[in-house]
Amino acid sequence: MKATIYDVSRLSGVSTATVSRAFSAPGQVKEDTRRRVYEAASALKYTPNAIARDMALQRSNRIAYLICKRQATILDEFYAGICEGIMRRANALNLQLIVSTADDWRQMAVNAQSKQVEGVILGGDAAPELVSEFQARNTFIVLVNNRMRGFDLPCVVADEREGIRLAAQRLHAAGHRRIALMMGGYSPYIVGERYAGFIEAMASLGLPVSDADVTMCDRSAASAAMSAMKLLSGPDRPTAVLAVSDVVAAGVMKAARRLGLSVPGQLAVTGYDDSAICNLLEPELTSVHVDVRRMGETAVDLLRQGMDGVQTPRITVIPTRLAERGTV
Amino acid sequence: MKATIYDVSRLSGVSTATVSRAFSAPGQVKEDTRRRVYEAASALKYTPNAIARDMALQRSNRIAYLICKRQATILDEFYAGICEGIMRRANALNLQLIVSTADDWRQMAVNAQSKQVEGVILGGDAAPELVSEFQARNTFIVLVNNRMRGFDLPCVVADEREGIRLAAQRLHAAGHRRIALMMGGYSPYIVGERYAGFIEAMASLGLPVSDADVTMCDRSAASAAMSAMKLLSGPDRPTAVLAVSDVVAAGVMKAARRLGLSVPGQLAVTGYDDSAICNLLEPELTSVHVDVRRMGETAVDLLRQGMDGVQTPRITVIPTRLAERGTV
DNA sequence: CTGAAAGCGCTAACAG
DNA sequence: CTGTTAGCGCTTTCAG
Repeated sequence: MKATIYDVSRLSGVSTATVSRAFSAPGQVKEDTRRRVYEAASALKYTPNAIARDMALQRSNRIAYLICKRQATILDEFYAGICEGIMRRANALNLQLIVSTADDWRQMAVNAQSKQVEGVILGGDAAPELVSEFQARNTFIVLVNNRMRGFDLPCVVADEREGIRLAAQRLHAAGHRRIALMMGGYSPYIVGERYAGFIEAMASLGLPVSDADVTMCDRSAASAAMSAMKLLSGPDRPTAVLAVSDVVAAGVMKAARRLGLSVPGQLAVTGYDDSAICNLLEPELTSVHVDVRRMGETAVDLLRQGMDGVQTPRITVIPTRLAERGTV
Repeated sequence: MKATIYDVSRLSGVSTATVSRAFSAPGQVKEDTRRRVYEAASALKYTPNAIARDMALQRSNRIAYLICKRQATILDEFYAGICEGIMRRANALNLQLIVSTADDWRQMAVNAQSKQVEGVILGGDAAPELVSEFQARNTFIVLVNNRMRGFDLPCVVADEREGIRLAAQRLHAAGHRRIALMMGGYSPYIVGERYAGFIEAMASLGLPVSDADVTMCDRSAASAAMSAMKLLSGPDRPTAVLAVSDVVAAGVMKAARRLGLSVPGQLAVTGYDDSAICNLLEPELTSVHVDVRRMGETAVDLLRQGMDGVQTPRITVIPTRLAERGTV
């Protein structure tokens, strides 16, 4: 059997209270006593039992990260990056982390065990009912990569508009005047921001934006390639396309190849997310970089603070930058 | 305050023992009583406290998934896939999951809290000391994507040799006789298996393998492209390359493009992992598919069984198959 | 089928 | 600075 605080207490000749203090508030114990406690502990290979502690302290130190999207798979590169940041920070802060999707969560929520979470990070397009549910249960909430009107929740988002602006500026600097926007099927928030960013950027560059030049497509490369074929086939085609994800950009590059358009010579393209594929494409893809890891870490920090009753900023914006490669 | 079992007991007029049974062993409680308990519970919005239960039951239900690799980042597409399988299953089985890297783990291991895990899944190239440490602590272990001689541990691996053989056969069927092997810097186990698979496959196809045709490179596309340039520049070059990862394959395709070699016309190439990039390359990459999700799920199942004292198979092999696309 | 009572390992007053 | 003591919420014999 594992050693308990009683064993240590007995062996070191002090009370369990002192043993407890020696571990969780070393400052309150006389140097000498503490040493004796530690010795006894290591002799017994004693390790404090986190469960008992949580029980006594009446807290769970458990948080959840729920990815809110329809897709079957919970981890694509983007959310995996956020997840990584969250995991790291959670580990560092000694928080238990449960990772799941909003859908799976509802399934197992019937099961009591789940409810022990003290805080939850909602990634992506969260349903209002989900939010209300957590609020009703007094669970602290942080939104990542999303904002919701009607709810006063702390959220951490990337500087989408800046990201788009950077890409547009780069394209403009390279001499492009006819820039198309291609958007994949992302969440309303993301699409909204990026679209707005595009309009803003084009305006400030003094460039016109023709409706024909902004197109929506699926988030798959194949779908993007199809749309791009249409967009680029005409005689009077845009000379650059600002794609709203790397996958869409890859689709555009496919289309360009099929049409015999050289990149970046006859067509410039920028991606978004700066994902692993950027280096695999030929030429390599210039893309907007967002520090997803940091978004995750920040979310956990906000959650921690919120759970501790500390006032937190309502919205935290993570800067974006342009990772320049060979497609513009 | 949250309702406890006492509140339910009081409201429903039965003892706490009965309330407890009503939830965890409904069969032992008379229908009628049970209904009363449930009513009281829902009226009070009572949810069993998992922490208290674990405390009473003397178990933590906590497992860990440690990714063992040197890279800074814990989640690449491959390990994220495994991780996803693990998370899903862990959630379903009501297991708390801690995800981290071997390195990070050692850092925080000083910290008591960590040690509560009852089982651990080691992904990739685990250090023997790590294993011994867990063994000493009586923590059940399952290996994923790795096997270790000298330790008798359950492990789940993909059928690497079969995967390689499938690729080689496909290449052979397409008429290729001079097939090169390009390996990235993976773990000893993976490199060993895939290399062995290649040798086996070539032999059974009656094809010679020249030492000059098997090359090692970094796991980056850039490095692979460099090596491929060398390999493909000579007059007497291989007509096909079997790459041991999709990233390496992407590098090969880059090299081919630079050398003006058309794919698959003048050069066929196959990848490994069937990752997201396969569809983004042009032409799309034929690649060996491994069901990483299932590997993760299986690992959790084995762990669960092992923790429950059930005998488990020592090695579980997950089948692989070839996802055919346009590069051969 | 149900109840009483004794823990599970740790912490937090409250005294000394 | 240290010890005593009373829980934290749930499970589980052991009786009834």
